[in-house]
Amino acid sequence: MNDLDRIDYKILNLLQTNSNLTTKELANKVNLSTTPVFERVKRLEKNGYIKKFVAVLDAEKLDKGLTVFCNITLKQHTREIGHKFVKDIIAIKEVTECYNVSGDYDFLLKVMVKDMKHYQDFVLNHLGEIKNIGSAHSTFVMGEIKNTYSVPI
Amino acid sequence: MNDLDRIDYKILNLLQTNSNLTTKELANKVNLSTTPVFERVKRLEKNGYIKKFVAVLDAEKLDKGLTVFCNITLKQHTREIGHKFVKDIIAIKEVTECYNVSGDYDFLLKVMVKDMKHYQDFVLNHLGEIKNIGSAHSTFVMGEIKNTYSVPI
DNA sequence: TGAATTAAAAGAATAATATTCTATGAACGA
DNA sequence: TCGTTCATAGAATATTATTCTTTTAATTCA
Repeated sequence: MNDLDRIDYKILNLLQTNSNLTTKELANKVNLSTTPVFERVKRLEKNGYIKKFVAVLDAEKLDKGLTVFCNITLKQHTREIGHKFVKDIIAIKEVTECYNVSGDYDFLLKVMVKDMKHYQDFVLNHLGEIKNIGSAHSTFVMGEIKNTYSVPI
Repeated sequence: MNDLDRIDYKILNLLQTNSNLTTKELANKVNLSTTPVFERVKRLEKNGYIKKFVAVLDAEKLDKGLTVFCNITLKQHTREIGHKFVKDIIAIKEVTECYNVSGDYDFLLKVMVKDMKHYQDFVLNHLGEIKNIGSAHSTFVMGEIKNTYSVPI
């Protein structure tokens, strides 16, 4: 399954920091010629180690400067209600991440909005519309200390 | 500040989903020729709307399949202790995100590790080494419902 | 309203890079 | 030792990025 060597890991680490590196630049950094590097990257994509390439945007500049972690419990835990909740959540643009979690709550949502007024709107008009939510507890991000956008390898 | 038109937003949305699109492909999707699209992307980078381009890796395949949200309080809240904590946290590879948050805890960490054994190791050998941690409360991710890797625009 | 000015876009030309192809050399097993 | 396999290097080609020039559209101001 995981048949990667040290060079593959180095390539992955470089690309998850900056995917604008050319094959030639990558090749220099791992001390190979362009061909093997090109083939390694293609193989890493094909085998699913690289899921996709994306642009990372500046949330602040795009008026989504407020991040809130929203902990949610469901009233009941039947399969139907769970599925319905998941379906509804996926449809809400402001929810950028959603996890089924252990502990006091059932789901943890990461929500990105412009400001507190918009978060209020999110809670009232989006969460409020979803049935079977038992409770919602919001944790507001005051400062971002670290955000790697990467997998620690 | 934010002087983007509808086409800029469309380009940003396309690129934060797939930055492998060529200028020509982007141009087709927004009904322009390659030149203005090329210039728009460069402008979006230059003005900071696009922070960087990265590869998104598959955590599971890279043996980092366990994600844990770790809530932390500090024993004291002096500036020195806070700075020291931040410095220590940034140095820990497994902590992929860290936020200063409101509520019962001071910091929220997203931690990515292989499995529970490695998380135990993280708590004992990494968190355990950091001074002035008052309490740590772990929330384990059992399932990923949604993960957009993008800003909702 | 209409000419002048500016900004944005199109199209063509060039430069750089990605991608493919062929050949070389090392590692391994018979 | 010989033949086989594999990864790499180097060269050739195809695509794409990037720049330059021209055209169009929009805006401003008389």
